[in-house]
Amino acid sequence: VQQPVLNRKDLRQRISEAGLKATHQRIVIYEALQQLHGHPAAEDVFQLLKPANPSISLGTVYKSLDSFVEAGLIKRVLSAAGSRRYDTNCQPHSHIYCCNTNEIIDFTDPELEQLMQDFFSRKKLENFELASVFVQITGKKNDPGKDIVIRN
Amino acid sequence: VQQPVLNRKDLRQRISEAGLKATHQRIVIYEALQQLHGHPAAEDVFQLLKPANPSISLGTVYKSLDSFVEAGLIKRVLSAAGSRRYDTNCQPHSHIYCCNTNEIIDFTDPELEQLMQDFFSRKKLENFELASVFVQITGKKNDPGKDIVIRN
DNA sequence: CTTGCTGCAAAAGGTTTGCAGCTCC
DNA sequence: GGAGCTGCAAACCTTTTGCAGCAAG
Repeated sequence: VQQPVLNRKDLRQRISEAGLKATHQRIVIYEALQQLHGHPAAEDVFQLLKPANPSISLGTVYKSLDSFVEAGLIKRVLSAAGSRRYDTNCQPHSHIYCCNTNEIIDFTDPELEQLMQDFFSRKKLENFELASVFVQITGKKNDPGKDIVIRN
Repeated sequence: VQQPVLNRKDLRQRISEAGLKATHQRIVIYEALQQLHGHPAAEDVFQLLKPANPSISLGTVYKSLDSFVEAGLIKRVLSAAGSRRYDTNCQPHSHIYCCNTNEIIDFTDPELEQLMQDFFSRKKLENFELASVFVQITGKKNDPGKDIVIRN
């Protein structure tokens, strides 16, 4: 986790500034996104919130996450299995997908981002409006309990 | 399309050599994959085959495609929307997703593949067994009827 | 007060499963 | 003849939808 964890007051403000109503549900949904690692699915968020918010509904979680994505507060990413997962990190970065744990791990490497940017500013795709370029790394952790360590 | 289009006799052999029974259904399913462009979904294959093969079932298409993937004959890829699509091109290459047409277009660029290979042979990920690295390009065709042209 | 959001429940994809019968080898 | 595959239908899982009522601004 490299970005600041926001408290409820800041979350309320952030959601408001994005043009959305800062409802209690949305605040706790965003809070859950910050707490869950490995890029949670809507269901993961729902399961985390249900004990403390018994009346929250899965549909609301889906709708709120959609609203956040549309407002640019979070990003939607796909797991290698095709399910939708959510990412509070809006900085350019790549993802490592672990087939063992089904986790999606952030891989932030300025050198790689630079490499991609250089390549695609040189290579012109005609008849195509480029929206995004990212690198997807797939494999599996040897020890699922431990983190991945990057060495240059 | 950069790889040879196989006729039924060759397909039969290819499927057999992969350790699978060369049934009529599998042969026509593979044939359909070769004919369809933009990386078809199981449903696309089914729709193409149904007129000439009225008794074929969608379940068989799913199972055959899975068998092909497991045997290494084809690859499974995800559309930007998360649905499963199939690719007969097993050479290393990247994909361009068009959000307008939902097509997946092959982007084969030796320079890019080399760049990726160099980068990841240098960058070591400890506690992680790397399976694949690929670049995902997203955007939209300006004229959906025309192809994308790549200029260096 | 009014717009936008929530909860519910039903529906909609897309994919998988179980199994009896059929085909390929 | 036997293992493996097919067709069918039901089940499954994830996501979307419609709508009446509620809460935020």
